[in-house]
Amino acid sequence: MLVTIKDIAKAAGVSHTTVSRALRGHPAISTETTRHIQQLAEQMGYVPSAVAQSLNSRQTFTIGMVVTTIADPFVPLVAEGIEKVAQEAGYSVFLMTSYNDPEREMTVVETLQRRRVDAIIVTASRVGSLYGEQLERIQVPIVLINNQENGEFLHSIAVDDVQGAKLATEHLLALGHRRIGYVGLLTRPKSNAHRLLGYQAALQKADIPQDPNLIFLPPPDDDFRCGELALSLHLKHQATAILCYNDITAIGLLNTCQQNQIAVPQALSIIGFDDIEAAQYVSPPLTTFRQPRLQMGELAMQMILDLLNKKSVEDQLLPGELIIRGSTVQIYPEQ
Amino acid sequence: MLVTIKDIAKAAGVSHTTVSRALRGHPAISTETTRHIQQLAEQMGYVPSAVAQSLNSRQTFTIGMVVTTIADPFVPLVAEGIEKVAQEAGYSVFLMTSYNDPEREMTVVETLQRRRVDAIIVTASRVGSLYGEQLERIQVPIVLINNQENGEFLHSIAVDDVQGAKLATEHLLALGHRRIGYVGLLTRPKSNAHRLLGYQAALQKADIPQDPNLIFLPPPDDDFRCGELALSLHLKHQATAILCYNDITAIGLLNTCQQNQIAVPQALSIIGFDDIEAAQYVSPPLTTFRQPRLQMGELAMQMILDLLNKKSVEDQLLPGELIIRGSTVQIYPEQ
DNA sequence: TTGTACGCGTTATCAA
DNA sequence: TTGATAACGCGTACAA
Repeated sequence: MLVTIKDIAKAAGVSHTTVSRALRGHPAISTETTRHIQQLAEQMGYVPSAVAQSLNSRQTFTIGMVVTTIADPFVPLVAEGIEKVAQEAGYSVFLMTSYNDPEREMTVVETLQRRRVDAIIVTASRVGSLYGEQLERIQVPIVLINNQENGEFLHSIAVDDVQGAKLATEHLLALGHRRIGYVGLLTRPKSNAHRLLGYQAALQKADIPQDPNLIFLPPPDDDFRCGELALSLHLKHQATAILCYNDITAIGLLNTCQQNQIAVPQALSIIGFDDIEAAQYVSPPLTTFRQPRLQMGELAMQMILDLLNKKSVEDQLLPGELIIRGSTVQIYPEQ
Repeated sequence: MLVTIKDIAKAAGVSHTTVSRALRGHPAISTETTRHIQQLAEQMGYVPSAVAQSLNSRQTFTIGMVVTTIADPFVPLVAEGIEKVAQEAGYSVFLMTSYNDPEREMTVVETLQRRRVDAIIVTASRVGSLYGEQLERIQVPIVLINNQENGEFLHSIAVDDVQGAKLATEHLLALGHRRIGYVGLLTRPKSNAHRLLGYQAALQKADIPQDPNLIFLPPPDDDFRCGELALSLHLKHQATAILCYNDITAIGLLNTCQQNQIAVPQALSIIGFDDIEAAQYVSPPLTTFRQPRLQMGELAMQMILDLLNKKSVEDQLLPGELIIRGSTVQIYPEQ
């Protein structure tokens, strides 16, 4: 059996109360007995039970980190940021996977509540209205990453999608492109709308008339396939550059280009979004809008800590950074 | 305040014992009161406290998943497998990051113990002797992924490194290569030794004399840089094919080749290990030895469940699969 | 069929 | 300076 404070009390010939105090350096206990008891605890291999402490204090010092899947290339670095800050603050992180499956989502919410987590961070999920409501019912602070939503307990850390798409589009414009395509993703309606907005804003500012043919919203499929389908923007509608919803889509497009002997970036410039690891490894390396994923995780957890300490917090819209690599280039004059 | 069984008891005019029983469908409680109480619990939004249950039963239904960093491309899919099986079995997963830092490792072990996790899975860590000892002290089942080690509580799921390297080398031999290099990684002494063994076994079987110059163990650095350095095997020692410790190393080598105008695979065949996501996206796509990462996670968690149910388990050495893509090719006759 | 009493390991209150 | 007692929320032996 595991050693408890009672065991130590027996061994020391004092009450378990004294042990509890001594171990936490309570000033009322004499230096001598404190030292003695701490030494004894060490010897006996005592480790306090967080379970008992939690029951007593109604705080578990745990948080729930909900992701659609940890295998999504966007997620791991965010998770690392969360876990790091949590660990330093004495919190532990439950990893919960929802798979964007309503049934699983309900299970997750229920589990979070049973576990009595002190707070929740939701990453890269579409938080539907029902799901969000269920989450709020738990009555603990919730931070949404890249998913603004309103509610008493809901807060958010998000990257500025509009700015990102605008920056990317302006980069293409500066390179002389005029027929710029956009490939969206219907599975992410909110971010998609924002990025589309940024794209359109940049075009408008440059007085480029918008061509609906250059906006492509592939039927829901995996992100990579969506990129493959987007080639039609180039083949059928003469796009000389394409802004993709995310890097996976961009890489999907890139691969299709290679299979079809379309030179990137000479014949077609491609730009992604996110800056996942793979973006730097493909060839040509992908120009993309970087989301500060590690920082987003850190900030989210920091926000949780502030909320738990009753500090006031404000939703954050973070800037990202355009990373220019080899997949975009000055348009060729003859085109 | 949260609803407890006592609240329900008061509302129903029965004892909390009856409530406890009714909620779990205890046969001794009349169908009528059971129904009534369950309905009441539902209405009042009752969710049992896992904390209290854990204290009572000395089981938390949690496991600790220890990784060096979740951002390692090898880890996420393993984690997904673990979490999935855990979730289905009613277990929750603590994500704990050790960063291969001895100090953090101690913190992690201490936290695991305080949290009273029922079991532990350690992924992609070098489990040093001290660390392993500390882990065993917790006295709960431990499954090591890709890291065999001996001990009363230690079990393992691992991929057959020897077979993997052998398969990869044989593939190169079958393509006509005779000067085949190996790039190892000193930060992973055990796997490295095994893969080197497989490589050597294949050469020996083919009666190729071994050239120590073709075995390169770069000074500890990040995996990608190690790959960059490995180019010397080709430039200085005329390797026509190189087997890399892992995909990151292989991709590092691939990139350096591109920068140095060395055509892959025409001038140099490259083969990786792991089959991380990026492997399929680089160009040429990487030939590599696939580790069944999702399955490894699932099996690890399944093994934990078996151990917790006192079933006997056996360490598993899993086969992997050679994935032939574009980075390896028949050697050119003129070479 | 239901209720009483106790214990899980810890902390807090009050008294000595 | 220390100890007895209760409480956190739940499950279980035993009694009714």
